[in-house]
Amino acid sequence: MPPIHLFWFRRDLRLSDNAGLYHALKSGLPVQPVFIFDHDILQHLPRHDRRVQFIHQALVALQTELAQWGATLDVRHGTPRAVMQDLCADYAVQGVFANRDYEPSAIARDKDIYHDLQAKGITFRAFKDHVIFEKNEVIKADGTPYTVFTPYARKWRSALQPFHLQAYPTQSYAQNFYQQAPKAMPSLSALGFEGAPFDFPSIEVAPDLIAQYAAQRDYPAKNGTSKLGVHLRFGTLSVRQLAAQSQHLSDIFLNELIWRDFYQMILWHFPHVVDGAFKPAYNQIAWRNDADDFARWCEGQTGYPIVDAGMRELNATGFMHNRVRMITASFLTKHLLIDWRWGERYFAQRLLDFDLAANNGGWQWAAGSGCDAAPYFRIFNPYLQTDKFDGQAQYIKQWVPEHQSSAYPPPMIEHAQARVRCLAVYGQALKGGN
DNA sequence: CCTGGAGTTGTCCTA
DNA sequence: TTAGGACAACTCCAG
Repeated sequence: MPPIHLFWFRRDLRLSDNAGLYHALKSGLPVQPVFIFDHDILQHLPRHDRRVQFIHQALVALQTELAQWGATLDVRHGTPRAVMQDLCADYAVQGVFANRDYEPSAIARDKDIYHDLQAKGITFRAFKDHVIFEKNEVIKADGTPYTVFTPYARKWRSALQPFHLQAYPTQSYAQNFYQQAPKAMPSLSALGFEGAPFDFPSIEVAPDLIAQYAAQRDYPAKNGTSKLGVHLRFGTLSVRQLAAQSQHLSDIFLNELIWRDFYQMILWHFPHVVDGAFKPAYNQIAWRNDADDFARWCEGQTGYPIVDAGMRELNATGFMHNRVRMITASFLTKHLLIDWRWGERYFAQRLLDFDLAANNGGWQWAAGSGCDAAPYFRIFNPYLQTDKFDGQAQYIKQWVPEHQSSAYPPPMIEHAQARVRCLAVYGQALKGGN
């Protein structure tokens, strides 16, 4: 068994322009790529989870690509620490390469792995790949992290150099993969999942869409957004490549990628946002947390067509248009006075493109509790939002065709009344300042 | 240290 | 009909 390096795929499921993989292939030793289906995560997911299906599909594609180089992906199922021990027994592992993951649970996992490997004299090296700027790369002059987006984005743009977006020429070193016969990959059902054929969002995005993004993105009936979230989430698409592609086409589109870096950076510096408000005063809000109200919101039966359309789109497709994400989130937190964490959890279960940092940031923005969030008195009026962004009710008709019939429920709470109630409850919690 | 301008995506009321 | 200010101040950030 020759000495090798492992490359551990996580949320970077591509061969091209992959930072950690590039460094592994240049390391001088043959590189064996591996993937671990994390038992601790999988066991909490429903049998039909489309994200597992997406990952599985991406791995099959990787397997096919690797076969062209006489290599194979070694896919395992178990807890990462145990699997890593197995891998070290099965191969003469000298080092492990990966790309960094900034979620607290992933940081803890990697720390354990690092120590396990170190005890065996094996190195563990992780690289920046998931974002353009990480950790402390974009900070204020005094060395502290930004908590307001606009000045962060200004600094981000001024710091950006061409090399930040340059692709890692991974494929030029593909001959350095460890050569071995193809290994069988566990099927979806062997992993405890099932998946009907499903059209995942395309990885191809038309330059025209990006150029038109600012003008089109707010109208949920239009195909004005890229739907690339899932590809960025699992790394089937390189964020560097997308940023390079879009930077001269649309400032607004690039801004969305900067938001992505921003929330990753916030999560890294302020991990308390996972469980609580970024602004502590917002932990004092007396949420009503009515379980029946919550169920109606989840099912898309609130009697507000735009809200129900969004929830039904989410339930049916694993996607919800961004404008509608804001409307449904505002409705849950402010009209129904349900804890943003409930909504965050529901989105986390349903969204194909779910990403902890972005989902948490978005929900805290909507609830008003986050950094640089919507002021609490800014309460979306679902009817006005409909007039502005779905004036012909095209989106509503698609998802709530019965919205004008007697089969459709009346609004579960009147807007003006909910608004007054929200202002009172928030005002009570925030009285006396932050 | 002080100062002034600004802050993702809104809504409502009044004149 | 429509434009403009109130909503609540507070904190962030750069010069």
